[in-house]
Amino acid sequence: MTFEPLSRQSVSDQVFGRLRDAIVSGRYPAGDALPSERELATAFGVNRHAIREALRRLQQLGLVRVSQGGATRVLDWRATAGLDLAMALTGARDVLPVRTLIRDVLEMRACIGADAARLCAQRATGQQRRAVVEAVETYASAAPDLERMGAADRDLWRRIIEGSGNVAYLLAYNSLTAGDLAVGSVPPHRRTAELLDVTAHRNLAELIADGDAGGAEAVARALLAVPVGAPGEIGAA
Amino acid sequence: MTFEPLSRQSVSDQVFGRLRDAIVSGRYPAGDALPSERELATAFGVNRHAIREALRRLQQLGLVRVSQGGATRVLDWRATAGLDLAMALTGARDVLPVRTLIRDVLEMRACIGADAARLCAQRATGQQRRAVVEAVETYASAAPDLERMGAADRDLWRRIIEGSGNVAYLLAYNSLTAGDLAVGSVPPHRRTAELLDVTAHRNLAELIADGDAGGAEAVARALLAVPVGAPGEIGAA
DNA sequence: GTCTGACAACTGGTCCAACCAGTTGACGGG
DNA sequence: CCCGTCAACTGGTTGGACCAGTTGTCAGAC
Repeated sequence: MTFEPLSRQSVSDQVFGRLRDAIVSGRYPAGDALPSERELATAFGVNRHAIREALRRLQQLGLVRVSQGGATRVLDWRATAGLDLAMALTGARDVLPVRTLIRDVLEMRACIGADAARLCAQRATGQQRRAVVEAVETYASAAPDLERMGAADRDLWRRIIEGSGNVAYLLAYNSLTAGDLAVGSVPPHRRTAELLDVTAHRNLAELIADGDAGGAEAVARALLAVPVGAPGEIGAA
Repeated sequence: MTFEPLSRQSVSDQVFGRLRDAIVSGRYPAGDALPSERELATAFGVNRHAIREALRRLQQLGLVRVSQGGATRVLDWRATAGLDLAMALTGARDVLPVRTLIRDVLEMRACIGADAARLCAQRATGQQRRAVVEAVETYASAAPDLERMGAADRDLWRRIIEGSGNVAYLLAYNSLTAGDLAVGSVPPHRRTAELLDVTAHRNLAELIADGDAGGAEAVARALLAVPVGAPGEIGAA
């Protein structure tokens, strides 16, 4: 029997989570003023400093604008928040179906993955190409253990993106794979077909190693294509 | 004579900026322990709470991991930071050429823009299509004022992305357009050619309005293509 | 009456000082 | 040599005080 390390949320973490969900779900409409720090402190039953730390993080995410003297106002996250918010967007079930969100993330992954494969074939160093080939072997040898294959697959794509030399793609990939979304709540049948296609993965690695940009892009695009109308539903979680 | 509102950085803002730049530029190597909050407080000559607020934001960005009892450790931002960091990456001039970074951002914009145009033509509502057509007219009528055209262009692309119905694209677009990068420090000659192509923009809007996904994607891809080997250099800023 | 300035009552920003809680490593007894 | 204890760190939380900027009110000057 193994235990996972239980998460100890600090007070300000909890405040942050609650306010974040309240904002993205629209319970605090954009433009409205948040209660004052002192009010929030008494409302949550915590010290004002904890509230402040939470508000700083919300500001960092682009959810609120705080201004000395004036009130802290809620921003329209669709206009001001960055991609890092994506991994926290599951808290907006009411206003944004999780299923659509997963489709969006998969679409973006496909878009970036294909272009990264192209660029990787085009301008990766010899060492980076070897790393890709190596990763695809690790991936293939993990079959048929789905969990290990998934981990190896993530590692493979990370190497491809590193080979593309595009830092923006790398950071976006981090945003997409972090959090609950891509990792936890993607229904298996939206991923397993792709995950099990060892031949295509090997093919992709070979094209990258050979420097065939067009071919690598085409294979990657086909591999990552988002199935239309998949009946995937998110579980009770 | 008009004055811009002068920026008043709070103490914790400054601490945040300094530590962020120190980390992304590698002065605090990944894996190393940051000085304790109390040490940082005396070093910066500020109160510990200011340090804590800055550290919270760094944690939010994925640059450090703080753990009670243990030290606050620097993370490898290439592995843990999200796209929101991109707009702050100009502080890493020494380790990451700004020119490459701009190329990366433009590449990602092209990749997402083309796919968003495709999806917009495919599944935008009638109202969203009209908004795109309307925006392209505003853009065209702004010629030849480059500044106004730029603003109208950003608005046009925002509408296209909204029409695509992909929230991830929308957030990524926010990440890319926020901050100093895409707006301020892109050398004009890497953008003006695209910006002045009124015909192509009109064409794009028309294809979207007609629901021609393939055509819209092709036009968008051509329009946003990143010129290879452009001799653009960043100014002294 | 209208404008203007002072002022009071907010807002967030900063600081101090203390204590709680968890981690780490050294040190001494087994 | 091993292992538990404990002191000396680390971050987490609290209370209270005061500074700084914003906002709206309200009396006085025009």
